[in-house]
Amino acid sequence: MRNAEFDREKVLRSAMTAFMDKGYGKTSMQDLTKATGLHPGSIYCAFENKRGLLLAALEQYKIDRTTEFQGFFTGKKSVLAELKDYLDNTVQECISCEAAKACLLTKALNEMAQQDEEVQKIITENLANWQQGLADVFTRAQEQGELSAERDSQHLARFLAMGIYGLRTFAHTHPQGDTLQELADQLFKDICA
Amino acid sequence: MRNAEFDREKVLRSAMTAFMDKGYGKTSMQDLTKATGLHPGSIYCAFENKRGLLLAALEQYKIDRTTEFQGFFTGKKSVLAELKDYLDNTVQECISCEAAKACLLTKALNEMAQQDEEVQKIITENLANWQQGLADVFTRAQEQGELSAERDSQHLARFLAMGIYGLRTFAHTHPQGDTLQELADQLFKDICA
DNA sequence: CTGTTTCTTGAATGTTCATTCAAGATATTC
DNA sequence: GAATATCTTGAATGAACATTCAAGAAACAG
Repeated sequence: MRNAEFDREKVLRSAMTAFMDKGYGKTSMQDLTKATGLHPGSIYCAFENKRGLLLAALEQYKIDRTTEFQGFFTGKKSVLAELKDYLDNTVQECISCEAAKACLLTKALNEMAQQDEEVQKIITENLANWQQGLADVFTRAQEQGELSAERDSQHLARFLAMGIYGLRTFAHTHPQGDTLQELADQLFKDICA
Repeated sequence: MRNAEFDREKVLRSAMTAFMDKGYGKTSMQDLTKATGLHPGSIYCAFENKRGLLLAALEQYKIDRTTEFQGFFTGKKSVLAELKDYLDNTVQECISCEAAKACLLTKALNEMAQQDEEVQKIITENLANWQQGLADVFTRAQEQGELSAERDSQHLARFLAMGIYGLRTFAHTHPQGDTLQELADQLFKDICA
């Protein structure tokens, strides 16, 4: 027996970055071997093929982002204040991430959704998950009396998700941080007021 | 002497559709010859190369979309009613367009912005143009007394643009028309109320 | 009708790419 | 420490691709 030498999570995170930088199609195997440090044979052995590596990277991305998301909602502040922090963090991500600006999910969704049903399904599930996370946040805010119980938390979550998608696209053409922050503030205000 | 046989606008519109279907990278020259009816040599003669065809298609797209946009604002209804029609039309586009769902601009922006500065610049200019068009609509609405003069039309335009970007991305995961329409209605309400 | 110019055609070219595989390296087992 | 099983290596393979170009077709001028 002999164990694989590479750190699977590290490899997947390098692959994510590579895919976010260039998109799936334009990321060559050579790029991936350079990014991951793995030789082609190892990649094919571990992940079947390039597409398999993408699927594995999406899986890891889901885990990482879910953990990150939950880290924002610890109960140390009011629910809505935590949500505001999360939104501000998203803005900072858009500003700083020279590479991605879109998350892997939306990037891959835009690129491949119409051509790869399985990828489309995985991404849609992940995004639905995230959206449900947002809905839960609104429900909790209502339970804490921070938000009128009249509002529909699912509806609010959809609207916020749409806003964040838009924010990411907007960031591509407007790298200025203050404009993005202004939009995020407006979005938050419209939703929570 | 002898004139070129093909209809340039038709060719460019076919190219647009092809690029929107598969994205720039995955649209092969073979796809383009099939879509446009032109042989490789003709394409290279007329547009220099594949990228040149994209640039020409973007140019035509700009013309077509500007015309279409202006068609919504004729003064036959109140400015805000016309804007609502425009937004509803965008929703319908998202629902029906099996192919695109994103416009060519946002599709190409997501795919190539980080790799091709010239394309990035052209797209950014086009989108800025469109956004200014939206701002002008809000200004006109204010002149007509349909909208409080207190509001900043540029700010409103940015927010609406963000919303529409988000709507298009959202449509990828939620093909159901009613959800999209609901979101668009909410967006319109938040902006104009 | 002839010569000339311009456009069209599509096979050929060279490159890039994902993928394979056989040889070599390394850990584990007994 | 020998045998075995598994992993690593990276050159080789074949397919797909953008691009070129020389030959053919069609329009126009005289």
